[in-house]
Amino acid sequence: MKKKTLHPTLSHVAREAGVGTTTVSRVINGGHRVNPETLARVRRVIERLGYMPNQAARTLKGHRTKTIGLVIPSIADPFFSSCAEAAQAIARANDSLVMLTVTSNDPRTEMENLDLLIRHRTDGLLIVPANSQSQILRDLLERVAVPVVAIDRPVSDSSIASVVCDNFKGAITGTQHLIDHGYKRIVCLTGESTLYTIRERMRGYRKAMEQAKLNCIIDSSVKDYKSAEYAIKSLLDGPSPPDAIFATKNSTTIHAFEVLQRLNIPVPQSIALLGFDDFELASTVRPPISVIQQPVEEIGRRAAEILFDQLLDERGAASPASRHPVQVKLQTRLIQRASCGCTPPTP
Amino acid sequence: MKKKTLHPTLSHVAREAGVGTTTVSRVINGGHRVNPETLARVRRVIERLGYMPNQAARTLKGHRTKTIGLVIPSIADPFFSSCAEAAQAIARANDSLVMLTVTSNDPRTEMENLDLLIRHRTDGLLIVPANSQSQILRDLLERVAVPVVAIDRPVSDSSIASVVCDNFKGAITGTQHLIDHGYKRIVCLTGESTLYTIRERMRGYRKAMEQAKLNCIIDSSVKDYKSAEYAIKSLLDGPSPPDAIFATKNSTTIHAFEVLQRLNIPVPQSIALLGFDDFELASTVRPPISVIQQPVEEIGRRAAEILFDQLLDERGAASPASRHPVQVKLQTRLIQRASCGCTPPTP
DNA sequence: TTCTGGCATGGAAACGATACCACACAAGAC
DNA sequence: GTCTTGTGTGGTATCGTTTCCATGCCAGAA
Repeated sequence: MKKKTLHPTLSHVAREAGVGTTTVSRVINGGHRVNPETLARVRRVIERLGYMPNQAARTLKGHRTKTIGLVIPSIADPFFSSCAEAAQAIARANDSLVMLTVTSNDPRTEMENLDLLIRHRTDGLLIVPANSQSQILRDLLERVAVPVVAIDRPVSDSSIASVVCDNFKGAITGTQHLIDHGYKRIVCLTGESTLYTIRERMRGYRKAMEQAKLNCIIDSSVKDYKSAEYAIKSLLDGPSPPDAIFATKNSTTIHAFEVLQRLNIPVPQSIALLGFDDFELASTVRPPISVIQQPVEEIGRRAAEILFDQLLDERGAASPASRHPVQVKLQTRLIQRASCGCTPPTP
Repeated sequence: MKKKTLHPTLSHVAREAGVGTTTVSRVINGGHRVNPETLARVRRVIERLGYMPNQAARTLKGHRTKTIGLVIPSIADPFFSSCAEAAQAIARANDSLVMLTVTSNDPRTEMENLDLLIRHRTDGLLIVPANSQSQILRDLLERVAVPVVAIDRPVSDSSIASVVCDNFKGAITGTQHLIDHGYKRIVCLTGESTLYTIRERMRGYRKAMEQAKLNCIIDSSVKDYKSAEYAIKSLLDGPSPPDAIFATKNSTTIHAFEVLQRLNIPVPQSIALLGFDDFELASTVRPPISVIQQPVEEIGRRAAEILFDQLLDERGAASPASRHPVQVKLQTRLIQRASCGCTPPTP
């Protein structure tokens, strides 16, 4: 096999072009203060040799790495993959690369990932904290000399910037909508209760129910199809079966829907359904499922924008305004489809 | 605001511990040939200072970057996000980070991304080529001293390793299945015809149709709901309306299904539907949609494994066996649900 | 005693880029 | 004529690691 050419260095170019390294450096950084002829000559040599600057060397010399770290629970989840896509776009617009790591919501994995990213000296960090309350995480992020923006879940009691949804208000809106439809026995279905987002949504549900003087019914055992089936069957066979379901997340909504469908329970006639977080086929399925929609793409975008803002005025004198950390709370939107009892016009 | 502590360096640790830099270096690299007492002392200092090695410096000194580049068309697409997730897992198992870039299938963006990644000197590259036939891409990849594995689409006429699906055979299986059901006028719906995967699937469709002495009907105008509606309406209003649809990709399948549903055309009674590539809710919609399933996660995993194999025996003497590039072709699987006319047992 | 060899350790030269400083030279101001 | 000013250029220290080589030391062999 032919030996592949190793990467030529700046000195190679310099020697080949008969100039000093300084000049070559100037050429690749815009070519200011370089004689036009020299410039052209050096450029030609660069082209011929296929020279590409070594980022590691640049980084070492004190410049930035031109990378940001992204720490998310999962890529397969459409919510996070949309965030990631948006963040990546902003990074690229800022001439930076994204180092992607996934945590599966495991704090240990999260710490390992952060450790790796810090060793790589990413210029900034975008993180969906596995545990919003983790003392260790908070300490690490406060200690390390790297700008951080938390996504989807804040890092509590910390001065870390964050971009999250108003889960509380969203859940109120959703629950209230079911109440407005006249449902009295609304059950809140969930599979988690440690995650910040889920807790906020449950809090919103409770708030709306209490305001309407209705009893809260919460089942947090729904983790997959099996457990959803068991939960729903038990509920329906109980003394006072629910007439509506508020599902606190995507997968819960889908599992609940599958169960109702398999059991041939008409939605919304026998039981209504409203989920938190929209998904691609929510409008295709019969009946179309009403949801509280989050501005998914905007979350990722805003977070990345804030991060790069921080990076920018970290260079110069930080403007006093941006001194205390940004805490963005984005609003959700109720999408009325049929599963809640609405009869939306077919678009 | 309190000034955040900058990163301490190896020399800081050395000074603080009263040893030479060499010793500290040995400690952080396993601590062999270091006096146990010294080892403990240095470790304590490292802990106290929160020292973390600077990857840029390590890289510069000739070691690898401990990163691989991932170049994919999109993250939001579940197919690619699953690939990415699998690849990321393998990378992490090899103590490496993934630099994520997305191309939107645009060759220009692809070249820009590759350029950036090469500047960062990623140890290897995982790429879903936007254009399998691009001469420029082939040249770049062959020239650059970086191991590359192509995913989902091979780089034609090149010695680049690849992991792809047997799209051709998969499409034959799917089409043949429709033929076996007795459908005669099977239309192939697609929205692309430049992508390698789609072309292969169309080729498979044609092959199966020709073997059965049936006429090929191909409509490659389906890009969104609107165009799908137009295409299907035209087809149905035509002189000999189709009795089955073979959709060449995920989004096409979904759009076709939505149109049929909106038009109240019973599936599979009036027209059958079979898609290429599975998706989460395919079994939840009514009727459940039959598909040709790809081993999504395996594609990403295998590709990453092959890449790290290459990285490994690049260090030592490359074994003659692995000399010529690996070309893996993974088999697809027909999932019989109801939309093709099958009556699968409800699991 | 002197030599050999293994251990624990440190000095200093790389790696590839940047940037401070210096220098040479030309053109105009006085 | 000297003094400034600006332009084009290069030498070289530097960033934080690794690694080659050298050193000092002690145990056991000769």
